Amino acid sequence: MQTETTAPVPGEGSCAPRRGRPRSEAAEQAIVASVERLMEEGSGLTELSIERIAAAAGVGKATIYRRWPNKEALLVDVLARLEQMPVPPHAGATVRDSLIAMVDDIRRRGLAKRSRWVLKTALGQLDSWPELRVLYKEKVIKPRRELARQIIRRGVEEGVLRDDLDVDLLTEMVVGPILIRTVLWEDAPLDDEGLAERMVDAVLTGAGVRPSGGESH
Amino acid sequence: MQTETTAPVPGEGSCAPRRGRPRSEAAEQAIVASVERLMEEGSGLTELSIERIAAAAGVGKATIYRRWPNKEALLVDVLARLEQMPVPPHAGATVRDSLIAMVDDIRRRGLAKRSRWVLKTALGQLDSWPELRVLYKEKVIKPRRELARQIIRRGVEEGVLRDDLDVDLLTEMVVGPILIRTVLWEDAPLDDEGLAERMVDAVLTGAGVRPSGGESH
Amino acid sequence: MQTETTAPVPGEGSCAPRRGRPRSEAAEQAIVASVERLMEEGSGLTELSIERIAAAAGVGKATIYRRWPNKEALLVDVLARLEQMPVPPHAGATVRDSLIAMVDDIRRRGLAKRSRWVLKTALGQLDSWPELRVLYKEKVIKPRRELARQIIRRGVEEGVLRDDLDVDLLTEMVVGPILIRTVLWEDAPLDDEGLAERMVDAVLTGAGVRPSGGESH
Amino acid sequence: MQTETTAPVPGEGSCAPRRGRPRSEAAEQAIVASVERLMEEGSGLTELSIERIAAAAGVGKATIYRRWPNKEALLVDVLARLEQMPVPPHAGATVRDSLIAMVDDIRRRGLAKRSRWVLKTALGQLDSWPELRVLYKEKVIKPRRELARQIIRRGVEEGVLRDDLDVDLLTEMVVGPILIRTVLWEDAPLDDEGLAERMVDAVLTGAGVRPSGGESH
DNA sequence: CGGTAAACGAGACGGTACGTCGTGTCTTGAC
DNA sequence: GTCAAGACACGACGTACCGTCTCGTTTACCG
Repeated sequence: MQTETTAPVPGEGSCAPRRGRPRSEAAEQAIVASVERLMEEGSGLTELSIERIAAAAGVGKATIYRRWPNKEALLVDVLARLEQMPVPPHAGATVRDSLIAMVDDIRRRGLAKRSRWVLKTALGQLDSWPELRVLYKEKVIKPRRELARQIIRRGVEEGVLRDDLDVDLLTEMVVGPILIRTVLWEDAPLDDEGLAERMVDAVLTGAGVRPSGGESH
Repeated sequence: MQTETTAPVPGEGSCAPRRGRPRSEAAEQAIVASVERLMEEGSGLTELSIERIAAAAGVGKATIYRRWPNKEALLVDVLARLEQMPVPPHAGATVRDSLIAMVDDIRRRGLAKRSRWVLKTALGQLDSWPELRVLYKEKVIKPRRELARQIIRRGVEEGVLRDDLDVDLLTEMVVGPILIRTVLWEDAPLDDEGLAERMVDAVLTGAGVRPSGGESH
Repeated sequence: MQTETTAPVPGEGSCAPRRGRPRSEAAEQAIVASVERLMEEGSGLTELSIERIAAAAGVGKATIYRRWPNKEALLVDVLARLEQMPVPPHAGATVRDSLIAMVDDIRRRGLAKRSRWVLKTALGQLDSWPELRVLYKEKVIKPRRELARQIIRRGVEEGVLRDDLDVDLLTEMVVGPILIRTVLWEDAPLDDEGLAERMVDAVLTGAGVRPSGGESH
Repeated sequence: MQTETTAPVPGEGSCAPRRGRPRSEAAEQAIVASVERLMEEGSGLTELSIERIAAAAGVGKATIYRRWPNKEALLVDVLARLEQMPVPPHAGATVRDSLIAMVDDIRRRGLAKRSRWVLKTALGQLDSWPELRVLYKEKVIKPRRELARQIIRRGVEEGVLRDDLDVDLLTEMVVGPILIRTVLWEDAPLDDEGLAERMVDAVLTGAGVRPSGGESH
């Protein structure tokens, strides 16, 4: 921890002139990097101890506790910044393209070990860990859902998506399959480039056979 | 822990005459009951400590470790017996009814706190906890998937479901939406009796509007 | 810590049947021995950390905290058992012999590093550390003082010691010089076998010249 | 810490023109005053932390470390200036008066909490804290002892004190009792104005009864 | 019916991590 | 160049839990 430059409080706007020695941005990055590395190495929640993180980052425990009130908050912060939404609101020209882009973004995230760790570990703690629940909802679920909502609403307006279902149900139909494959069915491959497209098409068309020809069933 | 009767090792066939005092079945039930109760009270994996479980069950720690090698094994066992498949293979006459029955079974389980705990907590530990992964796959995922596979195969044979998609994708389309609502979108209600039916119909029909003029079904 | 035998709570009479695994006497001895060894090696109060003691004794920290509520209590206990009064109440036939025995006991203790550590460190904490003060007074000062009081009272009764001074002042006159040499004047030798005798005689006779011959000064 | 005037380094002659902002004398005084106040409030060595001192003095920690290399040096410095010898070498006309003055000086110091803190805390650290030992010996013990030595030597020359005992033993006989009362026997009162006189007389006369018939003095 | 073997509750054992606090050093902007 | 403020690496504090190990007691079976 030699070169140290100014860094404000993690997720806080500059509130005051910040007297005293500023917090080391290098320390912060080292901490986050250590957490991510340990996640990638397959550590569970227990193995991800503050002492291990501090040792791996070459940082004192107090430097971590100065920024985050406890282990949970640190992990929440790390996963929040991993799960930010860098997807442009409408990545595609058509609604179908937008949906494919969204699904494919989830798929690509699922390929990264860190992100899968986040998704799965966070999920398991949502009940017993209210802060994580709030933050996860605010930072991960909400923007994602908002994006889905926008796309779907556009799709409904354009007459591409059904208007007799509420938006939540539509969202679940689009997002559910890929998330299930990410989280639950680990054998199922995620490295299939065309997966998102096939999935979206299947969801748009439906699982039932089309009444092609004229009559259904 | 007054009345104690004979009880064999949890998942083990009677191998020997079992000399000495037999294991207390009451102790075993008390342990499992305590775990379930603590789950319902919203304890996370950390709060579910062996010491807490033993104290709540009025049982010595050794009595737990005599039955299960570690905390994980105990939880896995409790999970497994919560998630057994009591669903009749084909609960409905038609394929649609069978799908609705399956989805509704998941929905009803999601209403129970214990089951949601299992689903979510287990999910979060699948990576870092290999025993749980194996057992969960074997005891929960596999039978459920097998059931879905049977129904879907029948649906494909009967011409009710598309045959141009692989079974996994079809399964995800059916199961994904309800699971997502169970695990992730806690605000979304699960106590809607008609939810499973609407979901299955929506998935069968698809999210997109039917291109051809006219009504379906 | 292989061989473990029963040991009751340190300074407590057997109050109850003591359920559960009894405390390891070996652990207790190892802890006390480690403290004494660290004292002899010249550690100060800061160097005498619980973590160091536990490591040196091959013992977990909890094993220490199970017996003593904090570091101070442990040290108090160790010093108390170092400073116990093994001196027979009247080690000598005459009052002078008893006094010499008492003073020589203090001298011999002062030769031991541990005891000097105790005396000096304890002294320095008597003000700010009420528990130590109470215990030290009760276990060290009081019996010692009581012994001195007995001897002196006998001396006064036998007409060997002055009766126009209160007992405390007389005690101080006898005990003060040797304690000062022990605690404060480290250059002054304590390994002089005849020191106690000379001291007692000097104190009995007084620092002033005797009015030998008949007239004084 | 408002008014700040020039102050040289504590125990250092002005060596250079001292460029830059001069050190605040007020800060120095505030530090020393805080230490003394904390001593009086009964803080032990542990409670006397640099952070507490700095906070109490309204001063940054660096301001302390700029003047003293560590906590020990600071305390030694404060101790030394508390224990300076303001006693005139021969406060009395006769040897007895000088001894009484010396003893009474110790008694009066013992009444002050700070001084007793010094005496007792310093005592406890002499072994494990070499700097304190050297300084304490040099600044406190040595001058005091030198004074005692002078008085006693005069007493021996004048035939008032015994000449068959070495000076150290005589010093211990005079100084021991009052120090013991100061340090060890806290119940014993120190606010007795005539205590020093009675003590000196007792020590001069001796604890034993005079064998010859008649009165002394 | 008495012996024996194992399970029982309780709880101590050596470890590891927690979150807090103090040390002595370093680094800001202000004076 | 000093000031107040406070972050830094380090390490001890006292607590909680892990999985193992005794204790003394209880409860079956077997000879």
